[in-house]
Amino acid sequence: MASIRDVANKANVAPCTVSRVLNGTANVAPETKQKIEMAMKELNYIPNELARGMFKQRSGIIAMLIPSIRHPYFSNLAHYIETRLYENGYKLMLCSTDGQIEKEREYIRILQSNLVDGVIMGVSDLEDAAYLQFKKPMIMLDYDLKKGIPVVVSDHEKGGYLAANTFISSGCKNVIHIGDKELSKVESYKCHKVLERELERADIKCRFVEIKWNEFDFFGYLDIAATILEKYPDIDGVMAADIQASAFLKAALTIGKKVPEDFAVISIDGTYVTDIGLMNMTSLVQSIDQIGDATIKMLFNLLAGKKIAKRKVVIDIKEKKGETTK
Amino acid sequence: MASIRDVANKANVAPCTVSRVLNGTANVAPETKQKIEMAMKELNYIPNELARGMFKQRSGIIAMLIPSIRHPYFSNLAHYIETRLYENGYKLMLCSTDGQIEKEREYIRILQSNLVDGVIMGVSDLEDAAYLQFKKPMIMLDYDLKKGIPVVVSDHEKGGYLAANTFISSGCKNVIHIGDKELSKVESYKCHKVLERELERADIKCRFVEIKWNEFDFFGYLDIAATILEKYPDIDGVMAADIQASAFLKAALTIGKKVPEDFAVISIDGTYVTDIGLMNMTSLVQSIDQIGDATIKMLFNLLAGKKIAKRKVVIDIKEKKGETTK
DNA sequence: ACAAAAAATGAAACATGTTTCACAATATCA
DNA sequence: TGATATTGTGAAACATGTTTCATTTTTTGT
Repeated sequence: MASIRDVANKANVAPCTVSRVLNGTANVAPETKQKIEMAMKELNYIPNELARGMFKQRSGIIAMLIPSIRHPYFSNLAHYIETRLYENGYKLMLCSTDGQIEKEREYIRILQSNLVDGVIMGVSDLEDAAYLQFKKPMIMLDYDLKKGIPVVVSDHEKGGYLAANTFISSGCKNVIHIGDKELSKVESYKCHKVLERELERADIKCRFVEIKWNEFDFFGYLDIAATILEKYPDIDGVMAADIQASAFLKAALTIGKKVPEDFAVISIDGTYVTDIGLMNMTSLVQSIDQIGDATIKMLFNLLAGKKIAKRKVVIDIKEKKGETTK
Repeated sequence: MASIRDVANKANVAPCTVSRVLNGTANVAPETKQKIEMAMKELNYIPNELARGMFKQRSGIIAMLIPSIRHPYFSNLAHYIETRLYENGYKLMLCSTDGQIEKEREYIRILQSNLVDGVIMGVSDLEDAAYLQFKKPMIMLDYDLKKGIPVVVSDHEKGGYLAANTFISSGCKNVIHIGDKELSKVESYKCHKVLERELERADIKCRFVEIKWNEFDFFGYLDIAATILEKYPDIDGVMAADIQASAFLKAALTIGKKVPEDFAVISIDGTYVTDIGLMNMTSLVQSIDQIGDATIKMLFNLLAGKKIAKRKVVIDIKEKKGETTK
């Protein structure tokens, strides 16, 4: 593999001159430049990005830590982020934790070692200190550490209001909210708090059920949904993330419930899977584009060494009315 | 950021001794070792992976080029691959081309520059020369260059037979196959060739329609499906990738076709989206695990400098019977 | 035509971790 | 006890590209 010194030798110049041609960092006489370009072509020279990065202290790689790329929400978000990174000359390293705390910790360790220039944290199972000691630009998604780390969150409180209204207008009396973390720093839990309060005010029962998944498995969700429906036969409304909501919808229809008459379903995220089925699901739509855009902008500000104006950016949530609620 | 020299100074040893402790490459006296470990801890030293990689000519990163991570087939595959890479100390760089030839070309250029140790090519829109000149370990998926580049393919011919049988037993007379490339090097096109031949033998019409997508958009697919169903009202069977198949299923039901009586649907891939809807779709299931496993094994062999036994690995396809065929 | 400014280029140092080679200090063996 | 083997360690070189600083050559201005 040809190095810059090989090119320099072939062109009879010093390596630094080749570097200058490569980067356009200084004037080079036209003939010299031509000689060097010939040499580069002949040797099929490709600069070594590792060496370049070592000097510049920059790899051009951004890591994204997420629970699993299989979840359509994260695959959509990763797609958006990758596109934007690419446009700006960055590459995406994808790290799934699969709900394994140790994997998350290990990835954070790896990422410290100058291999990436920044991190987008779409997962947050560690103790706060693990994030605070991280020395590179980092944006957190939906987890507000309140200690200086920038965060992009959806307006889950609004989501709670929207959902409450819809459950009320659907005539529900006994609603269940499937979530994965009962923790005030996890922004999405706020959705539950609002939902609960608003439903209580309307004399509607609202229960939170935490499901920890470390396996993405639709039939697994279907089983869980069926079990829950059996255990709580009075439930007439459910709110859950897209796939889980699909599982509940399917499970409810399977045991003969009428949707939305006997049973209302609101899905959280509103990715394409809520359109794919035969029944369009009512969804609290998180705008992937807006979340991604805010994330990218904050990240690039940090990378450029700028201070960011607002540590916390809140993205609007909209309700997409479907056929699973009234 | 502390370097190995800082640690060496603090511990009063030479940098190389620190390196030896770090890598266990040579004996170090216990007291020396302890001194060094203390110094590392105090300075919060983390080795610079870029520098390390430069020396070793190895970044520990594998890139995966795919059309789009939004497609469930690729997000599932990427998930599997990432898991296996992680277990073996590698990281995944994810590159979506979004059907843009230039983006694919540019990524290949970037990946040459020592930033990655190998590439998994799940996309193949360039001229063959672009792949042949690639100087790093590369595994191609479903595209057989026949010139020495290792490839993992599903047994699309078997898929063609299975589908043909199912269309025949469903009583179809006029079948359409939605694909994205009419090219003999694209293995999945073989599925069509077999399907066509087998259906012809049974006196059934079979048409191939190429749909180039560079936007992943379910409603876009739905429009296309509706248009096609309008243009060819006699169609009574369709085979397409999961999402497109879902779109056809939905479009057909929307215009009042009975499934599977009037209209049969076979989806290709059989990811979870074929289970999520209210109707389980009949699918030709590509085994993500087997494809991923074969890919990883071949890749690691190449990375280890071993010659691989079989340049082309064919993975079985199975039919998952659903409610969209008879 | 001469001073001053500008342009072109190279030598050397640097970024950081690793390895080779040499040397000294012990340990082992006959 | 002397000879040989083993162990521990450092100096220096290396991997590759970039930058600073100095030097030479050319251009500009008067």
